[in-house]
Amino acid sequence: MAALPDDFYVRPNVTEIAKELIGMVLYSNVGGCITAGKIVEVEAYSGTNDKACHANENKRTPRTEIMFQKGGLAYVYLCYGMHRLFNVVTNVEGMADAVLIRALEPLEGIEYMLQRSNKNTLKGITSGPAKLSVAMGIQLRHYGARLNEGELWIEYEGFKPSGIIETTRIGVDYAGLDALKPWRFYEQGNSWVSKP
DNA sequence: CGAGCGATTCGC
DNA sequence: CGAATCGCTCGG
Repeated sequence: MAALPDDFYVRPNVTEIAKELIGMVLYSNVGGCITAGKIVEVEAYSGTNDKACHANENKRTPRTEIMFQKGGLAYVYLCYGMHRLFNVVTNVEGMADAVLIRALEPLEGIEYMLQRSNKNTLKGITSGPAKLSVAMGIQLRHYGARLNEGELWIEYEGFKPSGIIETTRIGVDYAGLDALKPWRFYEQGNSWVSKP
């Protein structure tokens, strides 16, 4: 198996990419520990026509700058002063789109996930964007990291989602009408989804 | 240069 | 339901 090529990320339709990411496998190799999980829940964000996006109206700031780069990079940022959220940058250079990874189904490196999360059981350990970052060892230093060479990457391993549910995104009420966009996607019936 | 505010989580 | 907690963003 190999990491997804840039071509996968460098496409204009962010919701299409988001849906295709369901069932793919996110890998991390941090501190010599390999962990992996199947992506079961994502949300799409767009720099154009989406007030929920940090780069809405193509707003360039030091933080959003990475989203304007060519797809295939990691966008990791600090939320509520304590949580790291992991996104995948998509689209061509100049178009600030990204997909937030919201939940995984643990596959590999379970013992490292438990250790990093300081837990005894897997229950809910990767069900939520901040929690999966802890379990996978994703740090702020991964901001801008390439997703096909380095500590983070995504592979296709043949998993076929039973079905994909489309619904509204979580925690973006401030975005007004854009909060109504059905840009949250998750695998139907998967118990690792954060909020079914 | 300082006030306000989260793409969340956990515990009360 | 409210606190935790701090970098980013914007206004002055």
